[in-house]
Amino acid sequence: MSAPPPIAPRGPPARGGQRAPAVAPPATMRQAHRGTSRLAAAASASGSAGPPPASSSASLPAPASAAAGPAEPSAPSRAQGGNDANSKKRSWVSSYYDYNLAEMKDTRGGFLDEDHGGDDAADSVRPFKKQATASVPVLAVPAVAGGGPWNLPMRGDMDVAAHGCRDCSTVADLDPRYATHYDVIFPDKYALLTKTEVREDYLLTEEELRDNDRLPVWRKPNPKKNTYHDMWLYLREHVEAFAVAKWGSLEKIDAEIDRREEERRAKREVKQKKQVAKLRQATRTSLWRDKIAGEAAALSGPHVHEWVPAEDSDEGEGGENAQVCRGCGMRSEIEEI
Amino acid sequence: MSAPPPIAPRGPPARGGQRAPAVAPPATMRQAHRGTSRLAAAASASGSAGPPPASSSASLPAPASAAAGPAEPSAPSRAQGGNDANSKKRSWVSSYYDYNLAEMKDTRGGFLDEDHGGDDAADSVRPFKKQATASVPVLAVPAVAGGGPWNLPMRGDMDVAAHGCRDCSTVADLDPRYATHYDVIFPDKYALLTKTEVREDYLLTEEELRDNDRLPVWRKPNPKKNTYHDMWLYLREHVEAFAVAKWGSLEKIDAEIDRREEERRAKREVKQKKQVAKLRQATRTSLWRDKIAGEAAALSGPHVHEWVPAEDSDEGEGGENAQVCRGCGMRSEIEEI
DNA sequence: TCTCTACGGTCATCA
DNA sequence: TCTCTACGGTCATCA
Repeated sequence: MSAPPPIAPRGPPARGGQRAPAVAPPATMRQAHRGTSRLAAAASASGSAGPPPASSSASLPAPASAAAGPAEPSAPSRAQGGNDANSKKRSWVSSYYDYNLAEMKDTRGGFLDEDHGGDDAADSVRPFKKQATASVPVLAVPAVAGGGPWNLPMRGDMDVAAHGCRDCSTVADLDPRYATHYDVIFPDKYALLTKTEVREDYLLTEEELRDNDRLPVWRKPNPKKNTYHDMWLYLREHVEAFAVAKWGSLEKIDAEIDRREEERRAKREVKQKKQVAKLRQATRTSLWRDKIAGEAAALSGPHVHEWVPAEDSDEGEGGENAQVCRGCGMRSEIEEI
Repeated sequence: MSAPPPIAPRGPPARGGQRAPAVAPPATMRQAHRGTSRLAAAASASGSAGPPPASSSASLPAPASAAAGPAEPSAPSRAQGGNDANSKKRSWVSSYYDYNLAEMKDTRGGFLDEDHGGDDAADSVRPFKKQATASVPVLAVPAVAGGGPWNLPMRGDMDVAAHGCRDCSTVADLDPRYATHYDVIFPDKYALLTKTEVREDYLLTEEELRDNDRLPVWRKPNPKKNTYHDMWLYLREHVEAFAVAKWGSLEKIDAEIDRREEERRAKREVKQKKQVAKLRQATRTSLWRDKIAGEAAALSGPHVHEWVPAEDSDEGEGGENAQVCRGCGMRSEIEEI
């Protein structure tokens, strides 16, 4: 829809940015989730433009031309107390390993329709044993005559040579749980992420995710129900390179995620407080409190709830499912059986 | 894009809705702005569905089949103290009277391109003197052979007979300032509203405004600059009928506008408070305040600024452009030459 | 092991 | 006397 955004200039590192000296608390799940691929490290070292202007999706990455060294084992660089409750949602569980690069093709943003009619072998999760036992197992790409669209997802420095995998020696940054499922070596950077995950964990926009020249996509039948919209899968390495170029670093993304979460929380709180205040007000002005509550307190001591439907309860069909005590504001949710 | 929404059933008046008995404060500008056309009165009396569900643009109006009596002179029905500062923005000034129904045509949502190349007579504001002196002045519609698309904007009960105007006797609800500009009778319900006005004053959505089978539109060259996007003009009577069917009544729209404004205001306040608190905090924790400020105050009385780069300053290229005094928080912006 | 659309608010931008 | 697009957040809905 829009013209491809300009390539971000690859300037020298901005200022001698020693921040907090990494007091090394345990890495958050989120950080661990993303892994520490060498590409990300290279990209984040190659110059941060500072937090991008909020209303501009301008400076998008060319695939980082990483003259990559070996990946660091697992040095957490984030000296920030992670809120674990929040981070747990973005755990390893959400990564997809069910893919086969040989099948990957550029869908041209979906204009080339895929056939997911009969090919049900691609739909189910299966271990990579078959490929793994080959000599250049998981990442081998069959040499396609003429280099058709099948090669597109793997181009530039992401390119995987047709006769081998450049990462065969890189075994460090693996999903630790991976080996429990498959007996194959599989760097996390090749994990697949759903569109929803990429939006939430890397803060990429719909528009960016639609640009499948930059961010190749693999569309698969929706695992929830095959009549649903296709699932869109992205390669973590692509996503990470893009996101780091957009946001500066993974840490900055984390910070932004935290900021938004906090904003959400504050908004909820304000709303709730307002509601309680309103309730109190209604209670205070009603005769009920002066009379009944007074008597009840005098007679029986402990507070007696008086339940009324919560304001946000959907009173449509199926009956109310939340109630609030007029006196103390306590909330009670009733599950439907 | 979307299928036309279902027609709202025209039920009996809901409940005996005597609200506040119209203590008759001065009508707000907003209310006055919209006028009190008989169509609006008929529609608002014909049954309110309550406040519409926020996420549904479902129950849209068929043009009200008004068996209209003479319009009320100017009885304000809203017993609510209007906030004038807010309402002033939606004043008579924003109404367009520069139109000629004979020229109006259905653009089919813009797919039929209009020629606004040479026809510059239609672009400029001009009095209706010419038409006004005719026997059936402003609202006369020339009989088009075959009834081409030119008739479409005026259909159903909005239809204006080719040989006369049903409102010629209705002179009550006029823009009071109208007579100062034109010596012609012109009911306010035929005023034209820009798309932006309709969105803001009647809370219709882009999607609704795009459905030009329901809401005929007259596109004109943009008066700000003719290379800009066309201005979209709607007939107030259409808009009002639609909006009343959507929201229940004009009063409810006003209430919703007020609610949103208040929400906006509260948000601004919270944000500002937070910012001030942050600034205070930064000041309090720094040693500077205790030492230097104390000395300075003791020595020289007046405050001495200590400039530091503002946090929101874009520190990327071009150098900082904003500074803030650590002591008093005063901000200074430096223009690049 | 999901995705889409609509809504509302807020901008900057350009048309 | 203006309009558009993009963004972010939040839903319900359906696919």
